[in-house]
Amino acid sequence: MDKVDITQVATAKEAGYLAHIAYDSVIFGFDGKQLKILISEYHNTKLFALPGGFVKINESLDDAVRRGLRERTGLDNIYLEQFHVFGSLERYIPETMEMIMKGGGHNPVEDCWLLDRFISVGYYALINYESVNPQPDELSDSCCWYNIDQLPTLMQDHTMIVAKALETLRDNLDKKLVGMNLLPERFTMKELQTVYESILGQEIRRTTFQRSMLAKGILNRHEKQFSGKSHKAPFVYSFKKDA
Amino acid sequence: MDKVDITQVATAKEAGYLAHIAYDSVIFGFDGKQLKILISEYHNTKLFALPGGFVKINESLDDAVRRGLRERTGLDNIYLEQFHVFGSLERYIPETMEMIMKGGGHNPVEDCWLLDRFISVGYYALINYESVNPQPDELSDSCCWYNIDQLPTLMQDHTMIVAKALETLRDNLDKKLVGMNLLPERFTMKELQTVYESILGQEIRRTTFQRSMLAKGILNRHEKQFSGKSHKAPFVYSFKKDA
DNA sequence: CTACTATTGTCAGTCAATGAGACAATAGTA
DNA sequence: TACTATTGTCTCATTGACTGACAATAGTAG
Repeated sequence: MDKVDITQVATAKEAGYLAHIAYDSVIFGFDGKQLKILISEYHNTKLFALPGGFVKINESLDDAVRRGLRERTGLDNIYLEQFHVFGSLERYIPETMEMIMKGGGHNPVEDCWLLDRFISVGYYALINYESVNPQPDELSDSCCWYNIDQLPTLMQDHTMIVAKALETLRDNLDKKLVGMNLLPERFTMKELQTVYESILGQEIRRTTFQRSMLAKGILNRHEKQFSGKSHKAPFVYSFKKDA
Repeated sequence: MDKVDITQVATAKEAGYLAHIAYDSVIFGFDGKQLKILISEYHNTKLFALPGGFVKINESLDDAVRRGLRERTGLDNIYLEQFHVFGSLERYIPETMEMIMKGGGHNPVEDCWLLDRFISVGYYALINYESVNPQPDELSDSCCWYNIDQLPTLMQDHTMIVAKALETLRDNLDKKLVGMNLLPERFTMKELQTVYESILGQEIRRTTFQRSMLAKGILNRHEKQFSGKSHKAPFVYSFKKDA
């Protein structure tokens, strides 16, 4: 893709990017049981990080994030939302950045723009877990799903970024149709409830949840599905198209 | 303050700022009747804009915004909140920036960093209208209060920025104690209600509002105040310190 | 075929919050 | 002293959420 090695030029302009601006993405998925996010591990560093990237000179911020998500997940049309900008001085740790580049076999030029201070825009994405086979980027060994409550220790302020993303997701839970983006086309009420519970981090009363979701009028009910379990089969639902 | 004329250097670094990053602040005030925001008018251009600025190389993003607010209002400890980042390509209009600089009597050097593309972080602030005498910056003729529903035509995407700020303020209205920051130390229930009404843009039932505010248990009630009007005098309230 | 278990869909009773109107209290005015 | 505008509070109705109960049912064990 990139013809220049971005570690071998001094200025962002030469690399084709805007200086000082990055994004970090918290990519949420749901495997039917638990809420997960995608975490990258850099080569030879034991550093875990959120998938992130930079903004090209002729690209909008949103497009830059969508490009990164496409590279990481193969998906287009992802549900994406900005939630916070991280601009403190504490997050400026050029040593870490240098370690990552060297771990990846790159020896950055003197005064390399990647060692400058960055202000990072946090985005969160909601994707359908089943439809993705995560791909690491050039500097990473892996890009894998981790349960939201069993994350490895993340570099820099990335733990705080995840916390803020989750907080925003919670606040938006009843405003936006979060379930639509995290679940497959068809799902049971129990699955929908589990999505809500894992985002909120607390149990929800079954009857109340069922009643309130149905009252919203945003669900289509379909034929029952026989799960093979020895009890009453649940209805299957999908979100209405115009919701 | 600044020893260099920031229009006379090519790079942001020489000027002491981070390239490509700016902020715009939507500063809300309440005069007892209506919600207002501060708008600057640039010299000789008829351009109206939100007060904004840049981030110094050794300054956090939040501190940069606080510095700008202090210069504009004289206040410290302002209630401040980030609400969105504006990073589209459409907002990159170097001609406008050049017009502003020339209107202010500055002829920018070739390839001046101020003519580059900027990504802007939107902040909103809530301040006590009475305690402020707004000060224009070097490039501006004026910095004045405008009623939220009678704004002049703003440059670039600033109208959208205001709309987004107001939307966020509405969403946060019951989560955060908005009234505390927009009202003087002591106020009547009617004034508090008017704050809520002007933010929401709709009328609120008086009795319901009064009951629900009192039920929150965040208000101290003080002696009545004689307004000079020919009707029952209202109680005066203040917010509890620990709220 | 029958009894049993786990889960689902629904409903009735209760409780809390809000919507809506009524009414007494009162500071100044005529 | 009568009147007006506004305020503080109350009651009743409505809405919605919380809670427990109960019938329905797909498979399992006997």
